[in-house]
Amino acid sequence: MATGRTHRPATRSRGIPEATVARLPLYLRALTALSERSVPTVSSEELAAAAGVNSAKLRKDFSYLGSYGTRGVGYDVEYLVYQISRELGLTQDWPVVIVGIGNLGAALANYGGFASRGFRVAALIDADPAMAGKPVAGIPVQHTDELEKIVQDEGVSIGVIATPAGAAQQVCERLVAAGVTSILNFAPTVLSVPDGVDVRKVDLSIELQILAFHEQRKAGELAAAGTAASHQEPAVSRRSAAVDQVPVADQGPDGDVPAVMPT
Amino acid sequence: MATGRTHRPATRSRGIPEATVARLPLYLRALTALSERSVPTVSSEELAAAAGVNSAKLRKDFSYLGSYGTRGVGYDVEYLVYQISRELGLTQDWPVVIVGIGNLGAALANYGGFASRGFRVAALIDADPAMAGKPVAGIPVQHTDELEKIVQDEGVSIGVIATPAGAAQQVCERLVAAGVTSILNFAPTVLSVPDGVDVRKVDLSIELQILAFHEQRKAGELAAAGTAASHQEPAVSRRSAAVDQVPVADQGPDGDVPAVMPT
DNA sequence: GGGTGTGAACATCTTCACAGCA
DNA sequence: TGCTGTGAAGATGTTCACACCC
Repeated sequence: MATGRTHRPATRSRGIPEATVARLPLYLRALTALSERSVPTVSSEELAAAAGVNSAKLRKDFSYLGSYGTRGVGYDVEYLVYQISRELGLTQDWPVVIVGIGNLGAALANYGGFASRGFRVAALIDADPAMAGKPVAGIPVQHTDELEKIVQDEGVSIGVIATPAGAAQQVCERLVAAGVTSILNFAPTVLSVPDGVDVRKVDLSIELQILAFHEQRKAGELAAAGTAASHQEPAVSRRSAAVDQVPVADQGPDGDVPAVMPT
Repeated sequence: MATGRTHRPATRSRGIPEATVARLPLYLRALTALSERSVPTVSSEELAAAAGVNSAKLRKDFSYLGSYGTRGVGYDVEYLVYQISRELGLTQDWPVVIVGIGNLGAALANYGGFASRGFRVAALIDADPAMAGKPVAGIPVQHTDELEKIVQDEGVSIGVIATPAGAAQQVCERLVAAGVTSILNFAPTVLSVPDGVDVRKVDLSIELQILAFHEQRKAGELAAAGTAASHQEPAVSRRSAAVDQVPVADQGPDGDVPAVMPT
């Protein structure tokens, strides 16, 4: 089945493009800042600048949510904050568990951006018995043995994996079996999950590699244009170039994740 | 040809699509794993599975690099590793500095994925004098005062910002002024940079928010389709749904970033 | 005038399907 | 026969430009 896109949008509001969804948090952040400064309204131009996108894109994005602006005036900040929050599902409480409390897991546990957006760190889980009971960010670390119980008791549907690559798939399977349906994966591995489970991944080194690609390109612009791109002086003067990459952060094609056996 | 009107995007001379560039690190990771298992050749189908994409996409991606495969056989693993590495610019050494050695900065400093791909942590920098000299991941932390000197002496062109949001823009400006032309930003702020400087960003809470959106959608499928989406039982049975988000990780040009106050 | 909302043009990305080569 | 490489179709995303309303 993998029905794919044979879905029927009961109401047309269900057709928000992925690219738009991915930008909503950006708008929300900018709006929250405006809200804290008690700015009552904002134009698409201003908000777009604050969010780092262009205004046409922003207006188009908002048009998918409905008509929340006022022509000639702009958008009501508070109202928009509410609408976007609701659309993203942030008006409800999302208990999350973080598995793998190394440096990264600890950083995530301490990250303030979660709590302020409806995410509550329900538990920290680590395989190391020595960690058990040790508080991180004020929350005692629990042993992996408790994973299933925690997920079920707390009604956790979102799990964060910050384990080493080797442990990620197994942790993922246990999370899913216990009821988790969304996973944020920091381990450098492709996770295979059943249909209906969302995976997003963040790979720190991938981002750096993309930067390196463009960096190399900038340097290459000065000399070689063909194939010989082997040497480059790091201290090259900065050349102008359009800045506009975008992508990455995908996982899970839509139907067929085979038995991957990664690192 | 070019684009006779507005300014020309970065996708020029060499013409590898951004989406493809963003996947090259994925392929590289999968290939490296195969290489370590001494697998000599691999088909597009197998490699695609290991990288978590579909084979048509992979073949198309590789076609932009050149014809490195053999019909009826597949791709030579070692050769592909080399070609992709070269394309990404990973055959050279990239000294990077990490600014902001909190939990996250420490996690980055310890992250093994860097060194193995040509990235060398040239220095760790923090504004806290108490951190100065303290070793993290075997590297002594240096004070922000040294920033310019370090960047110049080491020929650093890639900087990683892991400071609180409030400090990010200033750090960014100092990095750029000192010669950095690529920045990986973990602070939840839009950085404004001059032309020619690349910024990629990773926002942990954004990824979670995107997951929350889809999570809410799954739950909503069961009952309400209209506006009332306030209550939901977290322990909903998993329903099948198309899993296929994608994007995010852009950072626009546009200057003018208001004084965003972090969380 | 000012600024939203949006159809239509354009650009990019993905998938299909098959020609062509080992 | 098996699998790559790729033109062409299709889907998604972005930008333009202007109607329309405050």
